Order: sequence, then C-alpha cells, then structure tokens
Amino acid sequence: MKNFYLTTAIDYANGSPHIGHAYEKVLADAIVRSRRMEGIPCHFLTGLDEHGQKVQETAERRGLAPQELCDSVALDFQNLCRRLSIGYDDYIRTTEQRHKTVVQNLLQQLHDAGEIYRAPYRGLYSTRAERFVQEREMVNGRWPDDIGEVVEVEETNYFFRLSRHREWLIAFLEKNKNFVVPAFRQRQVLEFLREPLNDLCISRPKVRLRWGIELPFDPDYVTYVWFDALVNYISAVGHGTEAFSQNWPADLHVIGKDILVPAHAVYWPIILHAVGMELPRQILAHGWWLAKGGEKMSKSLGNAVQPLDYAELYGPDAFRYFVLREMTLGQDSNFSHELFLARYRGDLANELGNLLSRLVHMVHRYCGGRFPAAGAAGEEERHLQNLAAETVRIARGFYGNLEFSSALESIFSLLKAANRYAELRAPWKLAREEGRTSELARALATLGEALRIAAGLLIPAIPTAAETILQRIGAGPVADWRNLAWSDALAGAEVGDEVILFPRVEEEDALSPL
RNA sequence: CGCAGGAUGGAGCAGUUUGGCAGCUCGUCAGGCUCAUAACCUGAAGGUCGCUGGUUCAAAUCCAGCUCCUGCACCCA
Repeated sequence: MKNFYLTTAIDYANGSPHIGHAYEKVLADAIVRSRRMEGIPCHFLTGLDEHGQKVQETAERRGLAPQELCDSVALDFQNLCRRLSIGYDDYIRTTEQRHKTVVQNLLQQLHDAGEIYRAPYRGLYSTRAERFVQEREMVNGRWPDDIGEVVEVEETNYFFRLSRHREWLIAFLEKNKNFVVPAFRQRQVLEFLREPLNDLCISRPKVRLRWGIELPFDPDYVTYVWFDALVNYISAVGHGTEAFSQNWPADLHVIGKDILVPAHAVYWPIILHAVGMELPRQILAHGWWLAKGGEKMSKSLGNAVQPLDYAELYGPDAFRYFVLREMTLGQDSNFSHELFLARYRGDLANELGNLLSRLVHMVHRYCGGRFPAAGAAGEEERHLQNLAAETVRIARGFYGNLEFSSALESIFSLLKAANRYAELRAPWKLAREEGRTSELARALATLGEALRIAAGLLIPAIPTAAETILQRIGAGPVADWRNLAWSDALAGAEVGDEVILFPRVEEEDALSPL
C-alpha cells in the first residue's frame, strides 16, 4: 500500500525559525497523526533549502563556509521540531548528494526533451544587490540605497519552457477543482494564469553565484534555487529507484500562501508534467499569523512571537493546541498573548486539565485508586455515551477535512458535557450517602470513559498531554480511531498519581506581551 | 486602477460552497456546588449579520451596486 505522503515547504537556510515555520510543521504533524489514527500509513517529509545567493552572502559576512552556516541552521530547525513534538520521518537537506543527483537527472531529462533552451537575457543589474532589478522597484524615479547603481547587462542563461504548458495547466486546474485548498486560492492561481507566462530562468552563472547545484550540461552555471528547492519532494523519496512509488505522488504539500503562486501551483506542476511524472494530489496553502490588531509580524517592529518561548513556558502541546484551534483553514489569524492565555486557561487548564484532576482525585479517594465497573446506564449516562459516539464521528470528519479548529471545538464540547455530567451526578455527594455505591461507581466509570474517548481524539493536536491522560486513568493506548467506541475498558484500571496537566500560570510569570 | 481576503452581540471568531428558528470561546451580571488547577455547573443581559436595492414563501448565505479595513517589488510560513 502506498504511503500517505505529506510534505512541508523546506525552510530557507538564510533565517531562523519563527512562528510561521513552527505553525506549518505543527499543522503537517497533526495531519499525519490524524491519518495514522485512521490506519493510513504515512510518510512525513520536511527539510532545509540550503543553496542560493542569500545563504552565500550571509555565510561570507559571518566568515563561514556556506555549508557550515547551513549545518548550524539545520540544527536550529531540527531543534524547533523536537521541541514541538514534530515527528517527521525524513529531513531532506538540499546539499545532500541524494538530492543533487536527482536535480541533475531532472535537468538533464528536461534538457534532452527540449524543454530547456539557452538564450541571452538583457536586464538592469545591480552590483550592490547582486541581482537583476525591475524598473518598478524605483522609488520616486530613483533606485533605493540597497540597489544603488544599476547598469544594463546582457547575460546568457538557460530557460525552462514554462509558457508552452500554460494551456495544459489551466485545463488541469479546471478539471481538478480541489488541487489547491482552500478553493479561493485555486481561483487566484487561475487568475495568475490569465496572463501569458514568461519562461523561467533556471540558471545562474557561477561568476555570480557559486553556492548551488551545477547544471549537468554546462559546468559554468548552477541552477536557480527555486528549481533546486521544489525537487526535494521527489529527491527525498528516491526518485529513480524502486522505492519511489511507495510514496510518490505526494498526497499533500503543506505550504504558506506566499509560495503558492507561482512556485508550487505553476512551476512545480509544469516541471513534473514536462517530464511526464504524476502530479501531487493536493496543495494546502495556509494563512499567516499576524500580531495583535492584524499587524504583520516582524523583527523590526518588535512584535514577532517566539514559538520556542511559548513551547518552553507552556509546553509543546499548549502551542500546538493554540495554533490548531485558533486558525481557520487558509485564513490569516492573530497571535496575541491575551488570546493565547485565554485558550490555555479556559480550554486546556480548566476544561481538560481540571477534569482529569478531579476525576483522578475522586477515584483515589472513593474507590481506592481503581475504576469500578459502570453497571447499568441511566438516562444521563446514555446521553453522554451518545454524545461521545457522535463526537468521534464528527471529529474524525473534521480531521479528515483538515478542519482542526472545528475538530477541537467538537471534542471540547464533549469535555464540557463531561464536566456537566459530573455536576449532575455529583459523585462527591453519593460518596457521603449510604447505599449509593453503585451509583457512585457508575458516575466515575462514565466520566473516565468520556475522558478516555476525548483524549484519544486529541492525540493529533496534543500528543504528549493525551498520552499522559490515558496513562493516568489507566487506559491502554488509543492507536486507531476506527475502533474507538464507548466500552468498559477502564473497569478495574488503576489510576496513576494526581497530576496538573496544564499548570495555572500567574500573571507575573506569564510571557510579557513584548 | 486591478486582483484577492475581511466587515456577524463588549473582545476574538465559526456559519456563506448546498438559502430554512443567528452559533462558539472569552468577558459582564445573578445564582449553585465544594470532587477539582480561585476550578466546575445553572440562568440572564447583550446582535437591524458593513450599507443600499433585488430574487425568494424564506437571505448572514444568492444577484447588483456601494463603503471601509488588509495584502499584492524583493525577502518571509
């Protein structure tokens, strides 16, 4: 059986991890975990894009070899993944030989097929910025300081025949309405394709840029970083080997909205089509995190959220829960400290963490630390059982549809109902009265089972906390949602020590909102 | 200019594809409970769904026009 193959964009090595990188990986990880709960084998790829002008420049400025810089940045990004419980299966780096080989094979294949031609390129070149510039970049008729003096130069380069595949791509997108989600993003792609395409310049002369993959048919050039980067999706899964079809075509590319057009929705499908390969099945373009009040986050404005600070202070699950609960698929969302704390306290600490605390405490105090058997269900129990069954069904549907916010909302409705049920049956009262032990047993067993089901459904979002809950209530692991149903699995189970899952954070200990 | 997104009780958001009693979280007010992380539960107040017009038995949702906010060199999820 082919794996469900999911990728994130590979991060560019000329930068450090920020909330956007963190979000994308959490999203991808949660998708993979939810697929695995449906019994679907998955392959989860992420990685680092290491070539290009910017990396070369930054390395020079710091007096490092480009590879040294990349090695250090790779550690930063891998550390981010580790700290956020991102369970990728493979981490591709574009300087690895397995990648270079595939890039060169693909270039040669395109060249042989007549998809690549050599032509002079005339343009305005800035020595200071070391790139070609456009006239529209002028400000008030003058070039800005970072561009400086500009001269018209002619340079021979290699071009990929994008334009000849435009009609095909339009037809493809019109036939495959769900290629890009959300749907309005696909409409943007079609809008972009209404204009004629320019052929894509895929080379850089080595005199300008050394840090790249050499063209197999001309050693004076390296390939353009976008071409290089996109190929990671096939190089990492062994393009050209037996194993390739185990993963390709990719089932989902998770990317940010900024690199949808033209890179992922135009260049990439056309490159694949030009060599007769299968296209990925779907691209998910997610939105951006904005600072309080909808401002763009940036270091210079000093309003950038540091995901690792949150993961450190509140735990990886709290960060994961917030971003998955708060962002609607494809839209931009705000990340503010107030919003974060509201979710942390209201949902995680009070609704979920406190339910575990009160339940574990009661089982210890009233039942000697072991869940009793539930016995016959009354009306309230049947009501909660039905809601749990319904929640399993609904949440699986939302997960399948990548609607994490709605999935989590439905699971927390179940938790709210469990808290309400506790109030209705009031085991603490039953425990004080004579002859009501069977009612007490029924109440605690019912609460435990509701919590077991909710925890099972929360695994993709908050894997560590969900695992802790299952352990503390003495439940076995939940590995497959297809058989997650109300049961008496907890009867006789020994509960663990009491635990504060999401400790209350006092105002003075909270991260100051910069 | 054009393109895209947004405008829904005090705050933040779902709902719009496929029209059908306006939903969630937080906050506010009143009450309950005491197993629990000052937590949990109940009830209440609070909305002409940006504006105008149209279609319809019925519009937050469809259609037309308009207003305001955001993004659209490069880089950046």
